[in-house]
Amino acid sequence: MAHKSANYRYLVLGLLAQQPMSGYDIKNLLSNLSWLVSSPSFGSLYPTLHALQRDGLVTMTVVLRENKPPRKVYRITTAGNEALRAWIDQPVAAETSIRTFLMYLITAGACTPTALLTHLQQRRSQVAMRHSALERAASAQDATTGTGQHLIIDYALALAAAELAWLDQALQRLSMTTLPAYEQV
Amino acid sequence: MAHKSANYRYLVLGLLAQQPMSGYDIKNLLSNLSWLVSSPSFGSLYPTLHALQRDGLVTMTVVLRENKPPRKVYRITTAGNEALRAWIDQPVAAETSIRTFLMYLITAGACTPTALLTHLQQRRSQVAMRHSALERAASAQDATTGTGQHLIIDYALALAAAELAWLDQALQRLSMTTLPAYEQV
DNA sequence: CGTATCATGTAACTAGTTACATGATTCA
DNA sequence: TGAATCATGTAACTAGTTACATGATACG
Repeated sequence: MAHKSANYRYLVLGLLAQQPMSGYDIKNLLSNLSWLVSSPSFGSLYPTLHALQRDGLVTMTVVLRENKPPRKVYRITTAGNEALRAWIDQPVAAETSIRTFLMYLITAGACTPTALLTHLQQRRSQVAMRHSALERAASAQDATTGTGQHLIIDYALALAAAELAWLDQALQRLSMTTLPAYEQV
Repeated sequence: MAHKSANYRYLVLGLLAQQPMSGYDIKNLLSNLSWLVSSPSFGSLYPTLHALQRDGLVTMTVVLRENKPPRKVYRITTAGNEALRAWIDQPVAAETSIRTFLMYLITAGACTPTALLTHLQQRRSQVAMRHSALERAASAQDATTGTGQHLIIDYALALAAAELAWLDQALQRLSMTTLPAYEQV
């Protein structure tokens, strides 16, 4: 089943796959991205970390520091990496939101370049479809179309176009580093 | 307090402010935008409509049709419009997500052109700040920066740039229709 | 005759927020 | 002394999903 559920569990696990962090660190990091992915409150972040630890996907060590409160640093385990990989390897759903795609990008460091390439290619074809669907919707507009409807289509079209351009650029760079054989011909 | 909560209540109310619809209609409409705003399941959509009706913000009429199951068409009440207006008129929070902004655009048809103009201007200044913050983050990257981190910053930067361009264009068009006085000088 | 679309709904569960509580340190 | 940042946590609540149930009509 293609993943739709975008819970914080895997987002947190993906961040810990890149480097060990405390709950407070994670919160700060995600706050900077709050306009793209809504960031969790402490009230859900700490319990999430406890659950990951309980399930053996992360371990915790208390780090004592002078003149500052102690921090609980979490790091991913082998089982955690496996669980993350299994989640990542699921196929991309057609309705994948920006939010879910961003979660994927965050965890991208934890997967192989080939897997990343495949994922971005799948994403590209989906965004392209949405883009053309929006273009059709835009040209189908008439006098009865409300201001809201018009603005949304226009806005969505602009974002889709920008993402397409970004994906093309990213794919080009990635294919160069992943498959350098082509350059040597 | 600037709004952060992006619950479906006001999204649904905003859609009904534009035209009367059934729950099924709303679901279809939002499914087309599922990659931007995650669309509600029926399990939350129908209870939301019941709650809105209970609170007197919408009314419901059963429409019988031949050869098709009856539909329950909801339409916004005066109290509903007032509640929506009150929600819309809240100041734009600094961390407003794409999701919340989109909800605003959807309900934009229900507010005055001046209010829309002000809102878009506020949004523009915020996106501009995020954009420059991201540019700083991008130039601060070094060899230790993970692939995930790099991709996210790059992606976010592309989206922010696209939104800025869109906002400038939208603001220009809007100021022409809202304040035609300038053209007559 | 089975499957797809239209159309509504409820119940059990999960995930998340809000609001609170703690306690140290630093800065004005 | 009072506020701000660092750092963790819990309890009560709200919002949401998943999975089910219903029943008609249309299509092949």
